[in-house]
Amino acid sequence: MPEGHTLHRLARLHDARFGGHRVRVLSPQGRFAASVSEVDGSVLERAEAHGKHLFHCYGPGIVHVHLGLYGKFTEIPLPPEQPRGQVRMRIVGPDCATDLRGPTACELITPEEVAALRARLGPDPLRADAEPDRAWQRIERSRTPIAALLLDQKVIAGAGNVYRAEVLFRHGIAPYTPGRELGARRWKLVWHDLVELMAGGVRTGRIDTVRPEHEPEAMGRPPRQDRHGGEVYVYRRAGAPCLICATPVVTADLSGRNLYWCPTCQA
DNA sequence: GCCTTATGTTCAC
DNA sequence: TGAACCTAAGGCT
Repeated sequence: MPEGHTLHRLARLHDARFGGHRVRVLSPQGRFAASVSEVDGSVLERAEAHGKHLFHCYGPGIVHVHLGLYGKFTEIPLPPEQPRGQVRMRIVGPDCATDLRGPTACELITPEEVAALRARLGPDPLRADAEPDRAWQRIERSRTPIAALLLDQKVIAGAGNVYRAEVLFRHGIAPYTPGRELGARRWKLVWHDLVELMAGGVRTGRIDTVRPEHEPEAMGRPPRQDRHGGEVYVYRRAGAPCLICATPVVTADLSGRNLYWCPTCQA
């Protein structure tokens, strides 16, 4: 389940597995079937990600994938068997294959459409070409809570609910702080922290945000692994004691998404 | 087995 | 603001 690091990891994986190779691109069923098969049999030139969007670039066009909440790529053994269940896209390369299920988007688009889509996205902490000042320009004149701004993909692309909760905790920022009250200095620190945290996510495939000195072992507690695979301070830990001050972590609904924070450390 | 929930986005009202 | 999208895992009975 995908925040930006997942998509960058997939881009890297697909580049390694299929890049430079002629591949079969099949759409066994579903609403995405038609357009994607137009690249069937062409060379996957490269794969790249911007925020939570993944792009497979072929000569005839670009396959744009957004995993949404449920989407998932799974590796399948060769030779591929008949797909079981709803497979939205299958890519078969010379020595490996993958099935895509449950995406929000899987469509063939033009380079111009890619450019238009990317123009609507904020800077991505995982991209070398990111300009964090573009995010700051929006944040510094917004009354919207910083917690909401961090999930707004027009402001910053790729951070999701886990990274939002965790980066705010790591910087002791109260989630309802209006963007305009954050301060440029603090923003810079948050941005650089996201760059490092998310790069770690690309390396490991998990979201780990707990500093070594706060790890359970260092604090004399039994080791712990959270449901999403990594280890975190507050995400989905409502009611549990804060790893630093033991205050129960609280949760609230912020525009339809669950927000978690420590009311003491993030006062 | 059934129910709830989820690391997300878009559209209708 | 709420529903729809549509999948898998976890918790419960």
